Amino acid sequence: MGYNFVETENKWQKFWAKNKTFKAAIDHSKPKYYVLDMFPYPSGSGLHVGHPLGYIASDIYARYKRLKGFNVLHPMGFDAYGLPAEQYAIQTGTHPSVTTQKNIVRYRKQLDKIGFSFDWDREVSTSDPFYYKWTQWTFLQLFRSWYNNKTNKAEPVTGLISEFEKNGNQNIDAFCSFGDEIFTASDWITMPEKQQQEVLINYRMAYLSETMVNWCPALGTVLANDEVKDGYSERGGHPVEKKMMKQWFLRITAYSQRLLDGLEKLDWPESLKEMQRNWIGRSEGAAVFFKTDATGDTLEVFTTRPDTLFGATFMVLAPEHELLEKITTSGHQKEVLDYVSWAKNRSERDRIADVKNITGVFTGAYSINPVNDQKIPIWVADYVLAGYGTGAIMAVPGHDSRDFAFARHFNLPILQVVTREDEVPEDPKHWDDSFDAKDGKMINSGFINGLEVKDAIMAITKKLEEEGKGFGSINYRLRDAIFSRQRYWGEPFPIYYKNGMPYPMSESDLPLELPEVDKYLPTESGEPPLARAKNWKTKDGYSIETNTMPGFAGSSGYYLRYMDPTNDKAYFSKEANEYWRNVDLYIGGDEHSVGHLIYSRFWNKFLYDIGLACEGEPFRKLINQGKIQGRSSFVYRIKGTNKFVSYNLRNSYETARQHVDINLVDNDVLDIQAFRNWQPDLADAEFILEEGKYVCGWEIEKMSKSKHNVQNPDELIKQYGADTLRLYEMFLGPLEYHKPWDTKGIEGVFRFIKKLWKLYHDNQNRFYVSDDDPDEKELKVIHRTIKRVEEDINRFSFNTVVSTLMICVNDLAELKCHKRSVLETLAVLVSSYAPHIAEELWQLLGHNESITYATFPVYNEQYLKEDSIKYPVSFNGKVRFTLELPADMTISDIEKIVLADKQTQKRLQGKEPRKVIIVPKRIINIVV
RNA sequence: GCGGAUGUGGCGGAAUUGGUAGACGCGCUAGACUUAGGAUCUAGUGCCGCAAGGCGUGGGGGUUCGAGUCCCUUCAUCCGCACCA
Repeated sequence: MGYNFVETENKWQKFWAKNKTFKAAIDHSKPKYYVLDMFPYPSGSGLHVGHPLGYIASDIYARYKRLKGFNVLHPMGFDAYGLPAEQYAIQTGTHPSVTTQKNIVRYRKQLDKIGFSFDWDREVSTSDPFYYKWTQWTFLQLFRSWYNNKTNKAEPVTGLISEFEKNGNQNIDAFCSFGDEIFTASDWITMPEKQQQEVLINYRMAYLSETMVNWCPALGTVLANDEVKDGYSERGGHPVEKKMMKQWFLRITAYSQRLLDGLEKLDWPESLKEMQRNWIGRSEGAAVFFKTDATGDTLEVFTTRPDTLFGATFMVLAPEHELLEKITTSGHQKEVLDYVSWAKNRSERDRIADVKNITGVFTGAYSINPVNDQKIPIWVADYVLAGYGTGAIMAVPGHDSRDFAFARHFNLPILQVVTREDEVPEDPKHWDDSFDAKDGKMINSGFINGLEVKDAIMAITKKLEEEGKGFGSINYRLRDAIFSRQRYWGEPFPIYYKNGMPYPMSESDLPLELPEVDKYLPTESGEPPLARAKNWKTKDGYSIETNTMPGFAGSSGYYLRYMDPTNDKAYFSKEANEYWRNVDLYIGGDEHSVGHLIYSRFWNKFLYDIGLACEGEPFRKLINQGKIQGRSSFVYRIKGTNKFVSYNLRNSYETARQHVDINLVDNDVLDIQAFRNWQPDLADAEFILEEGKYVCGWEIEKMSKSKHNVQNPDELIKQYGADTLRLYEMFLGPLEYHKPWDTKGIEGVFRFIKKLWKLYHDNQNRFYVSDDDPDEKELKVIHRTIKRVEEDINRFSFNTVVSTLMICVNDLAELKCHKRSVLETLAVLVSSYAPHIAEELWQLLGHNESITYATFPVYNEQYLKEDSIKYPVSFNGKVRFTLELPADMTISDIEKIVLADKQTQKRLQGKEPRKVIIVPKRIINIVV
């Protein structure tokens, strides 16, 4: 019989591995192209058809670029640290590295079967000490760096120290978690070492700080917000409490503006860039100082609307605000304390669900509005967030809807200070809502009366600055990244403690390998698992940090390591970095839109600052591949029986819908015998059929084991081959779309592969090509195909390439074309999509080299010329008939012929056309 | 609530700058060859209609000789953020 895909695919996969066909090496004679996939976490359940979608697309593009003469870097590796392996270790005692290694081997096998052109010599694995040495190394550089606002980059702390020794910190403008304490050189020099370290840690790019975390005592660990449901852990359902804890942070906020600006030049989906912009959350406004009436403290607020300062009728502090306790008057102490403890104990969920519920308490204190010396009351309310801005606001109820609601609820004064064009100001008492829009003129606002909002903002900011009562300010929502986890399975920190202060270990001590522990659980006293390790101390006996790094540590710089993965002297060589530079095409899921993609950009910018990375952005073009959804099948059990009713009859009964394994269903018809064998309790199941069949219902859902709708690639490859799988995954639709998996459609692509094979063979399946020159029709078919394939690949429209290739094969089959030159071209066009069959055909055509490094054909416009055009003739825009005319006919000749045509005459019925529009080579439209 | 995306046959989707809507494939219908087929081949297949013809890209409106494509408006679904000062 025809094409033997099993044998052929095996043969070429072996060939590629043996000959290292896809090995990439620096070659200055060729332009480079770096194609990267987001590397996978090797989970225990292996790959399903959704996982390789992006890898197939990137592989096609990588292979295409090789054909176009590029030196392509296309590596793959494993994001090998992760919770599931640790969880499994806790349950079974199996070391996570054992589990992870096993899963990696399985993944590798599955990936190899799909025929990817990865350079496996560059494989990295984040949990491999040879790799994580550089993750730890980068952390050390972060620890030893500070952010200089004057040069707008990260610099070595050593430079900072010598400046302290000379001039103290008065000339330093740093991005730091330090107040405005000024010290002199002699202050610095006389400081005890411990105190110096306490000062320095506030400047470091990697620093320790207290923060409120979700602490789960039962699990002995800190949980992310999404791991907490209703105040209980999602896993295990243990109670979770808020707790202050020391954590490592990375000073990503120093890069807020650069991370924002960098987006402009990136070829990323607009929606993704927008998500990052929102995440960074830049807002322009002003910081304004309010002095408290009684205690004289300064309360700093951030506002985007300094123009409305005259309309500020009260202030609100977050329950966590540090001055709250101090300013609260004795008469209000109890009330405020009660409110604060209530607010602090509210779970995340309560706060979100309770949006409509307005709460707050008066502190008894007053502050002075800096522009008009008005005394305004200070309240505490949890609608003001501690983590945003300064945790305090000036409330302008006339022009902010939340302040408005609050003022209404507590009967606080509302003052209008902005008025719309043509509006007669009326007492805000009668308003239904505040007027938040940023257009209009100022009223009731002293020296800025009559100004437009925009001008008023500038004027008042200037005045505040002159009088030292505030300054123009930009605020970001982005927060520093918490970088420590109380887990076992992660990179250890190369940090030890002396006198309670953290010190960096030396580079020569790296990698600091994960120690063995007796159990993968926290200690009885709630310390992280690493505290169980014996002798977790430096040579000098100092204890080593017991936290480990989070998942994003290892994935933040892996694309750089791929450039030079075997280097044991450096993260990567300058030569490799300057050749490969950054990723030209990055493909992965949109679940990493704000996490991985923002941390990576930060990591890269830091390495750029310290002179390591030569590009400011890691990923030039990015595509989010869509998810492949499952298509679940359902049967309908009549309640309380073991009887199942077919889909269209189900409404006559009380039924319960249940998932059925998609392997038992063909074209929505249930295989009743297989169903009975599926589970023991179904052995005696009865059925109510329609037209002799049991028809199943279906729905598009997430692909998951529990829904019995998982499609495994291995089975499909066994049945149809990898080439067919690759083509079909692309044929499913645009790469970016979410689309349901439908196994039925794969048959069409399988037929295409068989038809392709037949073009190169006679009826007896003997290889057959002729050396005759192709005729005009054959040339037209193949050149049209070259053109379309190239255009579509260049706009990453992988699905339309498949249909173009199908059309080409159909056309050539109809022409009974066996001409060598045409078929050689076709093999190259097909090779990036279906590499195995293409290699085989290429070899049959007499080539000894792999088709990988063939040359992508160039189409010749001359063969595409049409002698005549079939013009659609429309009347008032509706097409009525077509008319075949010579391609080079002039407009006036076309008009004459069209108007003389019998069918036109019939349509016009003797009337004169109002207008005749002729678009050469496109359309004729007659307006009647 | 804010931000983003998507709506085209029974299904996945095509239509690159406004120019024959539904390419390609699945499914379906009929037929051929077969002992048989879930193999292969041929023809058909947007909807309504016997036909002539009419209607069709979520709905409504507009610009245009001509709109899936441009503008306004509205609805639905999905995703992200969610008291952000």
